[in-house]
Amino acid sequence: MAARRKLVELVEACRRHGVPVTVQRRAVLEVLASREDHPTADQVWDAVRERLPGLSRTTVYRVLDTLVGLRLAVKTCHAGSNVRFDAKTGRHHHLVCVQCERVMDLDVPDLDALDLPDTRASGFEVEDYSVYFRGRCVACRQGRRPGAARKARRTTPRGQRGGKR
Amino acid sequence: MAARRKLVELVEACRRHGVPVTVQRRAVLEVLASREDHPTADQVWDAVRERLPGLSRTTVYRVLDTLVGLRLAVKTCHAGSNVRFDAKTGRHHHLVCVQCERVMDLDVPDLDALDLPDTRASGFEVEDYSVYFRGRCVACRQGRRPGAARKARRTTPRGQRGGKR
DNA sequence: ATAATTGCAAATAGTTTGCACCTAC
DNA sequence: GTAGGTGCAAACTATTTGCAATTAT
Repeated sequence: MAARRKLVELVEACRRHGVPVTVQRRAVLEVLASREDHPTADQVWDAVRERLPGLSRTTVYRVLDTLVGLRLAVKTCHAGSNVRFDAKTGRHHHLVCVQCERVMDLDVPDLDALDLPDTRASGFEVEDYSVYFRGRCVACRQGRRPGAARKARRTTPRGQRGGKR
Repeated sequence: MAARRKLVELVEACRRHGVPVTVQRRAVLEVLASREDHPTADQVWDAVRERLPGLSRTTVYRVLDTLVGLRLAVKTCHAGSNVRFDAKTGRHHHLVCVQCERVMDLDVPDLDALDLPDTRASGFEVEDYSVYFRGRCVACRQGRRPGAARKARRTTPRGQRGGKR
């Protein structure tokens, strides 16, 4: 299967970057190499533990982080939790900074009339689309922003959090 | 400003759908109409409270949910929390079901060589891109899946959660 | 031995739910 | 008076951090 090949690739890439391939990392790589869906960190954890029951969730998060840093995996966009909302319903596209994770709107009329793919076979009904360009924004390229993606700290103390049991 | 116009549109659309425009809903609509970025629910809450200090976070979440249901706003894709990972680094595209939020890979060779937009002015350096098609999958179109987007329930009890203070 | 990696516990962050109350038909 | 909307507290879920123990070089 192609997963085998993919795994070798990933392992070699790690070595090339001087990132030790520990048992834990190898297990995570195996899972990533074998899946076609887009698992969440937790789903990766679930899968990895089938082979390596002791592995901690934290480690999975950290390994995934490292892989993204090495560009061996990407964080895919997905309307899940921590969702962002957009009332701009006209067709438009986006620039996503892989470092600070900022998203900017982008109008490119040339991209507004792409042919819709033929998805009749799968039964999927396409309503709209948007092109996401991944890359690095000015601030990050010039090192004006801290190395890793940080969430903006909130200014207001959280007014209404759940209490203490 | 165009925000004024947008707001009127949103308010009218609510009326048309028989959704009462309460003070709270109006305040949320005002914020959405006036922003070009892609605020999280919490960011909307922060902004709304400047005009309506008493408004609860819960209500903001609910109003946003309603708006998405009416297609007056969309959940945008964004690599934030609850992120998904993909080790498939070759260029490929996606089908995103707006109802169950499932994401499927899609290979469309025709879309693999789009002209990159000229982003020199903004200093953004494009590395790669992916087209996201929004729509509804077979199961959801046939009502085989429950009305609202539900997260998959986890099977394993969470092994290592934070304790009780 | 020295630096990186891991596991645990707890902190932090985002979202949803149950229920009581309130309010506009 | 009844359905829908709202607020609160608490649950649930996702992610990160501090630190001590362990492991790879």
